[in-house]
Amino acid sequence: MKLTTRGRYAVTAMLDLAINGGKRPVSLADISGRQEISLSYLEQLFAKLRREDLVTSARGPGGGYRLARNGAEIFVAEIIDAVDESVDVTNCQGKGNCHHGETCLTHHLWEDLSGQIHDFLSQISLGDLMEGRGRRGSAQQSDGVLQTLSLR
Amino acid sequence: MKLTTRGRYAVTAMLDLAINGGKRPVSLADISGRQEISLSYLEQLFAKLRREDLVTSARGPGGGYRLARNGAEIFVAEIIDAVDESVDVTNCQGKGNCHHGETCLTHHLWEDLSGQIHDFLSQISLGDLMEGRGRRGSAQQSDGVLQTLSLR
DNA sequence: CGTATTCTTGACTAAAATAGTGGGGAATAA
DNA sequence: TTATTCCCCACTATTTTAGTCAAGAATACG
Repeated sequence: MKLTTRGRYAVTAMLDLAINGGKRPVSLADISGRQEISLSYLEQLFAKLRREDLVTSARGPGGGYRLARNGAEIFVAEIIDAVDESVDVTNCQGKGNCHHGETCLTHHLWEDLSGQIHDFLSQISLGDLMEGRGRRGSAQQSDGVLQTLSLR
Repeated sequence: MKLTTRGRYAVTAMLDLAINGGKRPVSLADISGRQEISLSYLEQLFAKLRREDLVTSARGPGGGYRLARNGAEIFVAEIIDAVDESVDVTNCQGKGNCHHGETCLTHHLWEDLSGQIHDFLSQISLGDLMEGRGRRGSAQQSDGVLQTLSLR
């Protein structure tokens, strides 16, 4: 798992799909317009989301994408995993400089942290995000302390 | 706060300093040798660490860097904040496309997550990392599930 | 004093990842 | 048949990260 803005895009797009997708599928052009994400970039993301069976597609006029499951059963961690497929192996492993002990120590730290993040994001579904809408009110007030943090 | 490999480097280097720095300061050349991080890159990192008063420096032969405080009082989050000074403002704020509601929703998610990560890393000191040394045994066995996660 | 060592600083380059473009094609509803 | 939409591939641009280089200042030590 990796956390980048790509993952943010994917979650935003999926949430858009959850909100705006009723009976009819939602076209990427619509999402692109609403979320201001480039269409071709969305296409790349949705190709991955489809491969992971998070969405289904329908071609032709009136076509587009639907969630493959109920929003309550699609978790943020899955979405991020789908688009950010990381083949990364930790530095330590690759270089084999663990024999000092130090490097592995920090690795343990990152592993713990990664686990926490994954757990956190595995508990939050698109459904949760939809319900939570408005919980914070509108944009203006959201520039508190948390805003100073930015995750990539 | 941002999580990149740069932060990993910084934490690793600081941990090296905590472990190998007794009475005498530790030179960057030493750290570079042990941790296989380029000397000039370390110089850049330590310039920032010094600005944030996490380390003190001594020039000349036998010089180098020391922790500015006891390792038990230096927390991982501080180190990462020092080197990854993020001026980032979230997409939403900058572009003002929050009026749909959706964008801000995901922001809330990222903010929560960022808070959790920050809390987690604010609780772990260099001292903790030192004590934890060996907790996991040597490198070979650390390729379990957690290894599949990689944080940037 | 002189010299090697080490930090200090700034500008520059290289490599990688991210974000975005463009074009050709296939399916399909109307 | 045609417009719409997904599908897929290769390419480019931008940004970030990582690393290099060079000149200089402080200082311990002989």
